[in-house]
Amino acid sequence: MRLIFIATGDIALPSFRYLIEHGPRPMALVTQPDKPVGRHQKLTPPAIKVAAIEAGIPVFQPQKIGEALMELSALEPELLVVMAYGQILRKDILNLASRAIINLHASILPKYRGAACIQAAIAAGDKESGITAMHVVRELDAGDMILIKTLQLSEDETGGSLHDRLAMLAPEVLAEVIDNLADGTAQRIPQDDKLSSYISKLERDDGRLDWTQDADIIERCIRAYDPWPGTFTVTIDDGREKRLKIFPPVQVIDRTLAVGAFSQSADGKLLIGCGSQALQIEWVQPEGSRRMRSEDYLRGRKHGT
RNA sequence: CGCGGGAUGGAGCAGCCAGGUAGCUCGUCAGGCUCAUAACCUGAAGGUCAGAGGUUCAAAUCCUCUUCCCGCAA
Repeated sequence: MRLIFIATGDIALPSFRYLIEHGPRPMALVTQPDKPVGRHQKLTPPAIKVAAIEAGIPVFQPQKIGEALMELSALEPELLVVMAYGQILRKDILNLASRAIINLHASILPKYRGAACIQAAIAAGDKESGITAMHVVRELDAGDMILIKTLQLSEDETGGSLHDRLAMLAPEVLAEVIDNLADGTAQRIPQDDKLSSYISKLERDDGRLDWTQDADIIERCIRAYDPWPGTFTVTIDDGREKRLKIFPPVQVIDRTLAVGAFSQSADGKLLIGCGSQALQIEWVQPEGSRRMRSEDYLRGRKHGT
């Protein structure tokens, strides 16, 4: 099968590697251009690009995917596989492959269409998530579904752990879908738009915690947003606003405190009041400092306050 | 050179602006109290104040440079 892989995010890495090892070997990788990353704005390639180069697979990094249309077309692909690419595909790309263009999506569609689907499942308190393979249509993540594989979420699931587990699940889905497409047994299940929901991309500031919410909702949010975009609250030090990052795990405590108020547990840990109940926090990271235990954070803080 | 915060005994911090032999809350160790304790009391050890240079009678504190850590941004 003549296949082109279109992906940027790390979640696609195991699937890409699977194809390299077991075939059909991708003829090319289309990925986003290298971008400035980190504190020093160092230009960094996506990890999947590095994997492609190591495997000797040609890489295309168009600013907009339409710019690579001619080259991709010349490869005469039968199948395009898209996963976490990060760009909307133009309609002429949708028609590029002779057999199909499919997308692997990290949710049980039609729930959680869009970018932050992994975080959404945890934040909502869902018991399961999964990988959906579907045909790509113009409307985002709305195409007919081919196959879904699911997995159960654990009590301490984080965005990072679920991301990794779904990444490992994806090759199974991909392999089966490719087989089914090849022998004509692929299903085509329309999505019920009435059940669909759309989750937009997360920004760093989306990680600012709203303490008026109930403790269990905030707890899920802290897990869902770890490690990206992370969660934080704002404190006032020396009259300046400073971020205080908060990491999982956090524990819901049956205790009433003023919303957003800091307190201390019997063993010295940080407690913060929520809309209902409170959260006990183990790990924090003040702006400008490194990650530390909440007891340690409070110890030093007695000076200023 | 994108913007900004930071480096002080094992941990987290104060002291720096207005230079004058290092402090707080813990931890560690020893002893005491106690049926007992993560509790309480007493005492002790532990710091070239990131490094280098400069100013000064005197530098954690002022000036310059270097290294490392971190937040924003991407």
